[in-house]
Amino acid sequence: MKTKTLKDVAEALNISITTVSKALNNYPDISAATRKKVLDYAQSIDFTPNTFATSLRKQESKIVGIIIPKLAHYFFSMLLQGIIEKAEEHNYLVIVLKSNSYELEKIHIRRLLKQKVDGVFLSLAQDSHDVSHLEEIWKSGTVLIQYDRVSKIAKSSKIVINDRGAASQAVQHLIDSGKKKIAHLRGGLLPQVAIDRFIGYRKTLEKNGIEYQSDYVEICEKGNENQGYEAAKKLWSRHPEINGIFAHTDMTALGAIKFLKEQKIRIPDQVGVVGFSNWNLTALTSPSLTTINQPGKKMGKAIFTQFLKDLKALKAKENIDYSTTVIKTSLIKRESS
Amino acid sequence: MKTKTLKDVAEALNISITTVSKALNNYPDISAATRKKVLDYAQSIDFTPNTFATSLRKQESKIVGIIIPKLAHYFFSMLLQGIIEKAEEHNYLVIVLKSNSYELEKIHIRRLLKQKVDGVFLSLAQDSHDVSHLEEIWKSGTVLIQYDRVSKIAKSSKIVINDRGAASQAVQHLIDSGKKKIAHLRGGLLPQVAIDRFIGYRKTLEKNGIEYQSDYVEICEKGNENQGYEAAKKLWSRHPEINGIFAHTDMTALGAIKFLKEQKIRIPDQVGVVGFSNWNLTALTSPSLTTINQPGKKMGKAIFTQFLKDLKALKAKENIDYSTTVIKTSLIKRESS
DNA sequence: TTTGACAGCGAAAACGTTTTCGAAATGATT
DNA sequence: AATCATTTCGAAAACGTTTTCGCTGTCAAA
Repeated sequence: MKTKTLKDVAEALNISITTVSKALNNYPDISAATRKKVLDYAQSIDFTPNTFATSLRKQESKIVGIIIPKLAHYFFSMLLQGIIEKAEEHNYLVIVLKSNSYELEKIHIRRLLKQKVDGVFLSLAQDSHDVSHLEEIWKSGTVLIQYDRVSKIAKSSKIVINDRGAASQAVQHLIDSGKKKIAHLRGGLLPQVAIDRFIGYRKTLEKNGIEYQSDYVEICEKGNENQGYEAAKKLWSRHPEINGIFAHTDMTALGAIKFLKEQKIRIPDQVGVVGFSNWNLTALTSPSLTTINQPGKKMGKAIFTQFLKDLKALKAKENIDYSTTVIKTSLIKRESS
Repeated sequence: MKTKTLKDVAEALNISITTVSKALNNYPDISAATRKKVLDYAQSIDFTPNTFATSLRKQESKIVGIIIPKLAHYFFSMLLQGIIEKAEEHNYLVIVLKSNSYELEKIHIRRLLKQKVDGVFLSLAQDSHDVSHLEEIWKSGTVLIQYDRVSKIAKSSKIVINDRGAASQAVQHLIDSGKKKIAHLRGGLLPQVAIDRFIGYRKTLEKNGIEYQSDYVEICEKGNENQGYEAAKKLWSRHPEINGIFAHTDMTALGAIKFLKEQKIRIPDQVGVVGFSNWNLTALTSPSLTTINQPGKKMGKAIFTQFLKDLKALKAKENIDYSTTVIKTSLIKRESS
């Protein structure tokens, strides 16, 4: 089946290719009569302009690319869904790439720029130490939106949650329920989110007159269940007096809970546990998990909306005033605290 | 920043555009010396051919599109990840669209064909009753791969799991552990997977000399937790003698378990429960869930591999012999049975 | 010396659009 | 009748590749 072209339409109607193109693109110098004729015929033979040709000529693709750290992760899945839904509304397509390393991140960005996507949405990898690779993006006239793990120094709009405030809320909740010896399972040393959650933890302790002890903190860089389990094990060997845990992900929290259950430690009486993210099944674990709800879908939509705004400014050659949008989180109290 | 073109390279080296292009594409009629010169220079100015121009000329995009029913779903996330990883290896990009309705499915396919993707990967929507929209795909010379929820009549390669066998294994396991009165929470009436799982359930009962009772079956079309809860409630009001449940998804299984726990029914002593899919957190629920492991990532990789194969055949104008690949599942025994 | 083979290169067409610019036709104004 | 403005259209260039085909020049064989 040969694909239809402008030429086909033009020949059938005995007019020029130019006129057909103009009619389809609502140029003002085409009479209403011819316009209708063209539109009708184009419709009838199901003509749509070849995207490659259009893109080549217009130098834009109507495609955006997202680089996502994890796919099988409730928060990121929902975020992706938000972006895709919003993109659909505006007739954009979404290319998805996965990366959790600095090196891969660079390669992916190259690939996306080569594909001439109109926008790149990026959450930095754990080990992304510099941001020179981000410069290439706006140098090439592409819109960059950072989300979740952002770099404060890189020039772009950002969509984040208030990690510090959320952590603070989680810890305050533990304190309010009578726990004073609170451990923290934190993320790596580089990511801003891990830093912020840690600061929220520490400040909240101090605000409540509780002395911060570095010995109460374990690093769980990967944020998975196993690391949570091991971290809890280590903590208990040193400090069996701990009666609260604030974990930086739900998975580490569940790992810690697994250890506690094995040790016949009662949750939440002896130890209260709070996670972070609100995975869809955390309501069904036993005990069900108290956690911070991170509204992924909302965040995804915000990312795309911000992209449209920045793209418009870029096209109008205006100065983009990079904004930072903070998405509200909330504490969900369940059985583990 | 102006983008580099073949012309730039040609002028700098005082050779023709043709020669540059040929050198970059390993044509045999270019001397080793010139080839090296071109490659070196192209590398030095970081030249990569414009994708739009290449696509326009070659009529292929090096992009594939996947239409996926759900994103925040462990199995589908892993499947997507498998596809993306494999695609990356072969320098393809992946456009992701979400659809769980017939209408949306049609629109998405149109959109992908317009974008001239080289392949479309599709799992049919719940309510997709006819497959005429699939014909458009291969009419346009695009490779179609069906996965998970496939149509037996539509022409394309298919990647599926052995739903019938897996269901049979699950039910046999319940029977072997002494349960004879086994209910089934099934999916909708249309999807082939739901039909197959149901058949597996029924045949296994009969094979074991247990009479099939239509009254033991409840439809949970959406496959979510809530439907599982409600279905269990209905079943128990009619048949408190039931001592086994085979659910067509993990979520419905967990919903049913929630109801059973509320009724103080002991699991698995009084009632054994088996789910389907192996969500990543089902090992951490209480009781942890016995389920069928559906290897999503493996399936994703198989999808892409099959795509490459069919694409090659299509390009060579060979007859494609559509194949059906069955991915092996396995039963994971945990506390709920 | 002629012929042929072959290696190495380039001109030009093609892919299908969009957009600039000018031409033609019509009607209105002096 | 001459000029001007306006409406409607089309020719042609441009976007950046890939690929066909033919053109040179060289060298070996006859």
